[in-house]
Amino acid sequence: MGRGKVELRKIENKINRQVTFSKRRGGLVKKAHEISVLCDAEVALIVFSQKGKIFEYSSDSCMEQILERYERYSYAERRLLANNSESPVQENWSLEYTKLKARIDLLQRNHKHYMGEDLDSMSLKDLQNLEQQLDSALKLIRSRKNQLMHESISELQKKIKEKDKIVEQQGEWHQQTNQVSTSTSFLLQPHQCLNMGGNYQDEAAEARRNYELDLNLDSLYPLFNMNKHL
Amino acid sequence: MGRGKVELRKIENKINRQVTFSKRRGGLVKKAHEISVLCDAEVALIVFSQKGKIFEYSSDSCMEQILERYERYSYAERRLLANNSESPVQENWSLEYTKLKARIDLLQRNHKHYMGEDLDSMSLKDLQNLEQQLDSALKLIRSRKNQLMHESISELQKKIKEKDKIVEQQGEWHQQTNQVSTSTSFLLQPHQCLNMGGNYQDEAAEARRNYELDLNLDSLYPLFNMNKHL
DNA sequence: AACTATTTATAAGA
DNA sequence: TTCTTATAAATAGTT
Repeated sequence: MGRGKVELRKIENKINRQVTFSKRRGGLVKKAHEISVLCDAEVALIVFSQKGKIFEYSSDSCMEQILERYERYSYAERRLLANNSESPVQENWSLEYTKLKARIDLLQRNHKHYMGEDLDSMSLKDLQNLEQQLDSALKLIRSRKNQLMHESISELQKKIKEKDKIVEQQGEWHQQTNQVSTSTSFLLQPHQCLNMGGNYQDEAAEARRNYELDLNLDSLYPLFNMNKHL
Repeated sequence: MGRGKVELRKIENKINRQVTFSKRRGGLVKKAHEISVLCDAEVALIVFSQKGKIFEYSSDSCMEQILERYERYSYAERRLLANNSESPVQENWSLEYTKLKARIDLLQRNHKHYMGEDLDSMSLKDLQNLEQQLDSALKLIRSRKNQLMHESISELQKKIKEKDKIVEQQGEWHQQTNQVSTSTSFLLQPHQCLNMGGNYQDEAAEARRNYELDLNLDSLYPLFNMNKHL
């Protein structure tokens, strides 16, 4: 790709080689990145220049993770090669290490399912279990969220009432020359908009209730931002 | 480079992605080889496909050598942190071991949140993010579940129709001495009870719809158990 | 560091 | 998968 076709052998001119190295290194990294994004692949690229300078690229997960994953793949054969040379202590370490690796793999695979990814490998029964688990987790999370919001609202209302009091006092000082409206009545009382959870007989009704509850709470968000300025 | 310009983001079409992966992988390895020869560089390239298949390239010296060289460079700084009490070999293992342990801890803590546990440590914002994540995961899971069920139902209906045909033939042989009811009309048609997903304007409506959809599907479960006995 | 004539890679289609 | 081909992208040599 360029003004002339280039033979596949070491570029003898030193300057030229350095320039080509720099250009092609950039191109290589770019292509490595592209394939990782386009094809959702994990890529690790390590380049040592002739002078020993190191360059590296790794997609999303860090280089170490990819290399570890690589090691796991080539682990079997390397263990065969290094069979008797290792001490018992090292073997134990290596065993523990492998076990931990396996555990991480499991956790990661599991987590993907909790993100709704990699579902193709799951059976109908697995999917149902997962759905139920997520559904109840979601209820807990919403309940906790609502609790936090409830606390925030109460806090807010307390502050506003304090303000009311101060303004009232000022009003008295000014002998009612100005009428200042600082009522808090426009705020919903917590028990009016928040449901702190409970056991419903009708699951569908609960689902709707939860959902509508969230819409109500979302509409209250401006109140929380106000909090910072009070 | 090709018939059309391509955006730098994951190719959604699976077949397309696989083809592109295969092509670009070849190109990447070729370029890695070229730079290694032209510029006398040492190159290591590791690629994991989305499905976890591994591909590697390494110039002249073998992969292990290059990775060792890499480790020497990147571990230099970490070695400074390690104390001198342990033997160098064990030090590495112990370091790796500790790192893995930390990673497992992180994954487990994270997973607890996805189970709706340990929510006290989370902020309102964290909770909202988590809620949103779980909500969309749940949608994906339900969509996949519905797809599987849809396939199962179709399969079932096909089988039942076959049975009908056989029984009909038997009825002819017996010259209508017995009236056997084997109609499949009590079964819902897939399109009557399953919604395969889509974009709704009204999120609340979608939530209710999803929920009621599930109730409908749950009532069809006995049909799937029948499947084994047919 | 730019520029650009060419070569090379590859997306889409068969 | 593999081949073809139009087009995008990379880059060799030049300024």
